[in-house]
Amino acid sequence: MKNNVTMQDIANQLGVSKVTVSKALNNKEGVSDQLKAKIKVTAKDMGYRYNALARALKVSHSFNIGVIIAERFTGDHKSFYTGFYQHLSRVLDTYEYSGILNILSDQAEKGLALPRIYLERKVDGFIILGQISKKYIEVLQNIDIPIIFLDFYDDHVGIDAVITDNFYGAYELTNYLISNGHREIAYVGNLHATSSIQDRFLGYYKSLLEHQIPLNNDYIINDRDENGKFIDLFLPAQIPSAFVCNCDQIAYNLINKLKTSGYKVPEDCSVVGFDNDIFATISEPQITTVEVNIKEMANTVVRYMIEKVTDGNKKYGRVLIKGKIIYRDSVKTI
Amino acid sequence: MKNNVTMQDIANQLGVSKVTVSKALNNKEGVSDQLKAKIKVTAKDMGYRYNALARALKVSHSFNIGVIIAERFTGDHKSFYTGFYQHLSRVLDTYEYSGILNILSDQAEKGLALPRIYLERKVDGFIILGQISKKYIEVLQNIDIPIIFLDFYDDHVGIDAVITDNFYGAYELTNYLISNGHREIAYVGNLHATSSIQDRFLGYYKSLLEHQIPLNNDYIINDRDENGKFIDLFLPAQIPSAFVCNCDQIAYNLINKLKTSGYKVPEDCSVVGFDNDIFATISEPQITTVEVNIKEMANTVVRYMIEKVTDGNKKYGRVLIKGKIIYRDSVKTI
DNA sequence: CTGAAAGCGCTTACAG
DNA sequence: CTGAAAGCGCTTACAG
Repeated sequence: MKNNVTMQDIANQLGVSKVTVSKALNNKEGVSDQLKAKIKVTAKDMGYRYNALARALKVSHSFNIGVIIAERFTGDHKSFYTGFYQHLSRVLDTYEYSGILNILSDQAEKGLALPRIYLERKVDGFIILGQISKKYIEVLQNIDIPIIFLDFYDDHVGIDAVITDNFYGAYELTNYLISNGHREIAYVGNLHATSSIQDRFLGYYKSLLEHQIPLNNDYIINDRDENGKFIDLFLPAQIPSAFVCNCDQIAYNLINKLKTSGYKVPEDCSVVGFDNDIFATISEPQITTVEVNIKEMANTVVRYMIEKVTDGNKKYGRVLIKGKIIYRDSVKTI
Repeated sequence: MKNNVTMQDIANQLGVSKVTVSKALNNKEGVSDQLKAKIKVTAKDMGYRYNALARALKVSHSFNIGVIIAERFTGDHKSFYTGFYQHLSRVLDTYEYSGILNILSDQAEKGLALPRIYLERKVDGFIILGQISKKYIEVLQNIDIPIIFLDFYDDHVGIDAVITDNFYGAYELTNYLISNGHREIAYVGNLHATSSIQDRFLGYYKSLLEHQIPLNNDYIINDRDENGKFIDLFLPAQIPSAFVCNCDQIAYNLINKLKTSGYKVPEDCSVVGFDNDIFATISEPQITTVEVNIKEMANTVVRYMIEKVTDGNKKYGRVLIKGKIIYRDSVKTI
């Protein structure tokens, strides 16, 4: 059942002009309430569907936002970002925008190829979800639609970014351990792998500083190689009473390692994670961790993006969204 | 740096008509190779970006496909479908289409509200990823763009569907157990919960029939209530030598249950799952399972959708995509 | 409060 | 091989 009712058809039906129909359907002023109501009823009766494409062409706005995720974050078992995307999609919808997901292939990232949806003017802006290469960022700086980084940031550019407050989250979590009597506290993570891991480390370190606990180099435990591949965890000769892990998956791995090495968690040592992902709940014991506030991040980044689409000069800088500690069973008071 | 170069601008620059520019840029015939090349170079030099919106309006095709996922499948730890979506997005891109994700809220599903992207003609078709209510399906049957079901099907309607061959996968897996000497084999799953669980059960049953093994009602173990919520598994008085589970998560739960009940896996009983999701690999031992061929399903459904957009009369019916057994450590030969 | 005119940037016949 | 004309379905000034 093909249906190509246009505003003109409604106008003909009612003996008015399509301008009036347009105004009525868009709730603009300049049409009497009575006529407006009549037009809306007729539109419904005739099975009219608004043509967003025509408006888009006229106002040169697609009402679509592209979301770029690097391919390497999208493996079947690494769905954090694809899960994140669903929130973006939903929030965009409340603004009457649509999201278009663009998986950036390794090849396109290396070859600095711009997304087709940009080259075809299908989107009004880009949200970059997760770290991409510096070179690619430089290319993106020169496009003529707004971009915002989500869940990462980059030093040498003035691009707006919405990120988790990794620093504060790890700081709070470490404070919590200390308030539970811990003073021998290790940090697990490769300090040079990502800005998240680094910032979480610094939050941990700030807490130590505030409590006059010296930083012990033996208590900084590497968890991955340069490519981000997890390595076997190396336990220090003297086991600390608590471990701050840079993410739940590593906390999960660490707990298993501790168990097979004869330690009980949390009786012998406490462990905390970060992210509140599935690894925090499948672990035995379940892990005390920081929940990233994905919803708030999605709300914020979309709101900013729409503002920037409307006014290209808006600037937000680095915006931090606080997480929330989820207390579970992996910490013991001593 | 605003940039609004149009075909007309290129035409003016070169002293030709925009029709010729359009033909050249779209690689249509009717332009000499020489002129075509010159036009392409000029377009690039001038920083021209094609305006897909203008074409869309002209040809009344948005070159977007909507993907509908019911909200209940999109919790933060239930990301199978959002992970699936990324494949759809990628395949659509190879056809120069874009995907627009539509999370169908419980409210919209109950209220039978059509997606905004449909009412605004922003999409040329819908892929429905995962079961939605019968009522909503009935509403969708009356819209004037093609729809295809993905990963589920529905009896009373003639809508095309691309689904995993659940029946055959469970059949093969059960055959594998029997070839390893098992004859006391249980099935774990609520037979009335979803068509997937039911079809997997029937595949299991067919294997038993072929091998003249009687179906034992004590060996059909319920795993969830009417709302799909997992319940505590009830082990039969006499423990079978093998369990066919309707999904990896249940296999994972079962293995833990067996362990705490004093049974060793696979020494005392073998366990197989379905899906090859994260639960198959975090389990100890890792679980032999069937991997759903997401890529092939994505390729197929997108190919069909594009065909249907072009020719509304195309029909495909129920198309089964075979999975693949992943052999791991949860089965013992006896 | 209502509407005639122009135009967004393409593509599609059709004519030469 | 090249191009003039018409039109996709809206919205935006502007005039009455």
